[in-house]
Amino acid sequence: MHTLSEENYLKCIYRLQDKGQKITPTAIAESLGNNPASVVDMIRKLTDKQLIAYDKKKGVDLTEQGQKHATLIVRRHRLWEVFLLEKLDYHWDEIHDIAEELEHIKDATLADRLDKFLGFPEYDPHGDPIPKANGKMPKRYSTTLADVKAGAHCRVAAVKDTTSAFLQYLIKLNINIGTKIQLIEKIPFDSSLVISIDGNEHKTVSQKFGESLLIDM
Amino acid sequence: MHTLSEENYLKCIYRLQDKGQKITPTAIAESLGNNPASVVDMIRKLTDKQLIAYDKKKGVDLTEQGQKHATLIVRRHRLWEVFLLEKLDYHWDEIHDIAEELEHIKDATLADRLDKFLGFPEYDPHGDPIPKANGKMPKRYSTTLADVKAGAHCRVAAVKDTTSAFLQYLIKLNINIGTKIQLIEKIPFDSSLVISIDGNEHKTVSQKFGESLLIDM
DNA sequence: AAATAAAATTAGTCAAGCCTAATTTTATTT
DNA sequence: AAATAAAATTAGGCTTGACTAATTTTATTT
Repeated sequence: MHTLSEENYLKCIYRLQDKGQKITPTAIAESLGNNPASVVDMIRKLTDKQLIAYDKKKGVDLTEQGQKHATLIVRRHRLWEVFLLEKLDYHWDEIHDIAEELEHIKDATLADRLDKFLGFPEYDPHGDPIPKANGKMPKRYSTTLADVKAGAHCRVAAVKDTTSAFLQYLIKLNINIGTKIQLIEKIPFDSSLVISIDGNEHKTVSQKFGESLLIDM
Repeated sequence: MHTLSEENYLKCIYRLQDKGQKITPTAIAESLGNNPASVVDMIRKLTDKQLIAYDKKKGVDLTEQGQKHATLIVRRHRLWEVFLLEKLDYHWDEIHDIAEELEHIKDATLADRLDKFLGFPEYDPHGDPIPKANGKMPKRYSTTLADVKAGAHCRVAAVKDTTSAFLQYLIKLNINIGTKIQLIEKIPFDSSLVISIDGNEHKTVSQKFGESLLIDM
């Protein structure tokens, strides 16, 4: 079986895939808060275990086996998040770190039993799709609030950023998965967004904020 | 916070307390399957952290702090066992090892939330009492099936042996916590027990079996 | 009490997974 | 293309928690 650290690297690489950029040792190091030298060590280890392939030109890539493993870690993470929120009444911003630990519990049937117990949820509390037992993934949202045109009405589908700082800001703004937002205007100067949350008074948020909210139209 | 290894030592020492014997490095080593030399290292570490006190004459003893910490690990272990059995439909004999991992998840409120979610259970699926949040412990059963007189009716309250072999035997016999058993007769030759499970046909079990079942009358 | 056996301890080693510092390779500017 | 900057890599070290082997202490026999 794989160690905690190996699993964290796999998950990290899996996440970095979404960005569509070349996955470099430096990128992994930054994402994990580790030193690039340590990353190089682990790249060697994971390559030996045939979980990743590393090519200086192409960067790091998950092998089929690595991809499968990473997907299952993400599956476990997201299922536990649903559990923590729905069953144990945690708040949105508290569940990530705990799920980060729970996802590493090793048991062949645990994830599937949890899945069943939770009623086979499609999305986790952040709106991210939960991979199925076979590794298939429901479609993920890709449009962010920063992408839509002024005047557009949309619905919060997921969050791209799951840091506590962002989630607490959302709570403060009373924004949840499903909340309706209208983009009133984009400020040309710095791309700030003027929005109306659930039809309420206008508020201004940053471009960074807009890029962190995935939406449905 | 304490490491996985430290917690396992604490839990081990906690368990050894029940035997009423002096807790020696060798005893800990045997119980954990470690080398005595490693145990000596950890004893030093836990002593430095004031979780245990070690006296060559008296052996290892948990400090108040260590006792509290160990109790909370046991609490988490037993609560997770209830969860796995009741909510995820695991069998009696499958839950121990998974709970062994889950018990180390670090979050200040997790155990209490789980406790609430499970309806504040008093006993775990093996019949062991679940320590309360404050560290208090419900009374444990002490009478075994081997202790009662022929003719007596009793109820299975807990199991003293949690090995898979024993639990699977119980499953085969259709015995659970709460199952009613009547002791029909004791065979003087080898102290075998003739019993009736839930009023069904007589079956014979060994003395060892009888001593492993804790009962209520 | 001396001899022997067992337990405890010390000393030194090892792998995992991280680190820093130095070096080499690759990419970007000028 | 040369100079510079950035990224990748190597070399060597550290800590945790294990180990083995050797030694010392304690307990048990004779």
